[in-house]
Amino acid sequence: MRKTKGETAETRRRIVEVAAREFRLNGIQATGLNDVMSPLNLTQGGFYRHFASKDQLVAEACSQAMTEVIEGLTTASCNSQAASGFAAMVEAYVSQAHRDTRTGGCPLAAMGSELARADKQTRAAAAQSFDDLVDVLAKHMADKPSQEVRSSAVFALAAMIGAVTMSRVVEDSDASTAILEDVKQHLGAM
Amino acid sequence: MRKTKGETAETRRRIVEVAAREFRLNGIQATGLNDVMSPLNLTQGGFYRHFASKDQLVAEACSQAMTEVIEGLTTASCNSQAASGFAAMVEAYVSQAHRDTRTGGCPLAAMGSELARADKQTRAAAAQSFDDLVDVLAKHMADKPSQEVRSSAVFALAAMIGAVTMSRVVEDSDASTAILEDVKQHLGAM
DNA sequence: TGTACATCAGTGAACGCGCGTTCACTGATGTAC
DNA sequence: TGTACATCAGTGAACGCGCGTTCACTGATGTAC
Repeated sequence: MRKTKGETAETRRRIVEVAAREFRLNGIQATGLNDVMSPLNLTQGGFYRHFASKDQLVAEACSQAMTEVIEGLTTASCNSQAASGFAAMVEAYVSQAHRDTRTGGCPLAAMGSELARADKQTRAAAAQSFDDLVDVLAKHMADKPSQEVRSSAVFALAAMIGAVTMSRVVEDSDASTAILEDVKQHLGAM
Repeated sequence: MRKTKGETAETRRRIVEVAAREFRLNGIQATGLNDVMSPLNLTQGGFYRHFASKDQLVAEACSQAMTEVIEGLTTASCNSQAASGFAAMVEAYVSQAHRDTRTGGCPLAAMGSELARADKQTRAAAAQSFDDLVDVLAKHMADKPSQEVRSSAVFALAAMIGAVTMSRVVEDSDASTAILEDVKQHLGAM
C-alpha cells in the first residue's frame, strides 16, 4: 500500500486543500477529520501519517488559505482600473462575490472568532498572515508617511474583515449588501 | 420537585445568563448544555423544561448579551468626557478591557463567524442587534444628513467588530493593542 | 378555606451518534549491499 | 543491476469520550371545586 514520495506529497497537499475549504465553509469545530479525508477517498486513520494532530492541520490550512487570498488580491489590483491598487483590493475583498464564496476567501473573515480560540501555532500563523495582508495593503496605498500608511492599512483591514463577517451574519440580502457598500464607500475615500 | 413560577422564571434567566457567558468565552459549538447547566447545579435533562433546543438558547443568549452591550455603551457615553457620545462608545468598545473580557462584551466580536453559520432565528436576532447598535452609534454621532450618519455608523461598527476580533487572534500583546489603537485613532477622526 | 387532582421543574439514565486519536496489519516503495 | 530487508502510506476497527435529545419518574406547586 505504500505510495511514492510524489504521491505522498500530493496527498498531503490535497488534505490541506480540502481542509482549507471545509474549515471556511462549516467552521473549524464543526469539521471532522472524516469530512476532510472522505472527499479524497481516504480513511481517518491515514490522516496521522501526514499530521500530528487536527490542530496542526488547522494552522497549515489557515496559512495556505491566507497565502492564496493575498495572491488573489495582488492579481485583482493588477487587473483592475480602480484608482489605486488599494482601492482595487478593497473592492475585491468587500464584495458580494467574496461574501458568497463560503468555501474560499479570507479565513480571518470566515473563522475569525474561532481563530481567537485556536491553539498557539494557529494563532501565530493567523497573526503572521494578518500582518502580511496589512503590508500588502499598505504597499498599495497612496503615498503617506510609512508609519501612517501602516496604521491606515490596519484600520482598513479591520473594517474589511468586520464587513464581510457581518454581511454573512445578516440574512436579508439588501441589508447584507448595504453593509458591504457602506464600508467600500468609506474606505474608497482613504 | 416542582418549583414556584418565580423560581422557574429565575432559573430560566440564569440559564440564559450562563449561556451568554460560556458562548462568548468558548464559542457556541464548544459549549455543551452541561457546561451551561452544571454551574447552576442542574442536570442536562432539565434544560428542555425551559427551551425547545440548544439553537433557541443560542438566539436568546445572543440577544440578551447584545442588549447589555448596548446598555453598557449608552452608559459609557454618558459618563465620559469624550468629544462626543460616539467617540466615547468607540473608546469603550475598541478597548483592551473589552478585548480581555472574554466572558462578556459583544457577541458579534466574540462569535461573529459562528453566528454566520447559526440557524435562522439566531441570525435574525444577531442581525436585529447589529442594526440596533448601528442606530445607537448613529444617534450619538455629530450632525450629518441622516442617511450619511447611518452609513458612517455601519462603517464604524464593522471596523470596531473587526478590530476586537483580530486583537483577540493576535497573540503578541503589543501588536494586539496596536490594532485597537490604530482603529480607535481613525474612528476618532469621524 | 380545605381537599383532590392535574401540572410540571428537575433528575438521572439512556438513546444514537460522531469526535480525535491509536494501533495491528498489509503490501508496495525505498534503500543498502 | 539484482536482491533482501526496512520503511511507511493507507486501512479499518477500536479506544474513551462528550454531544443534543428523550423519557419514565418524583414530588412540590398550582388549580378547580
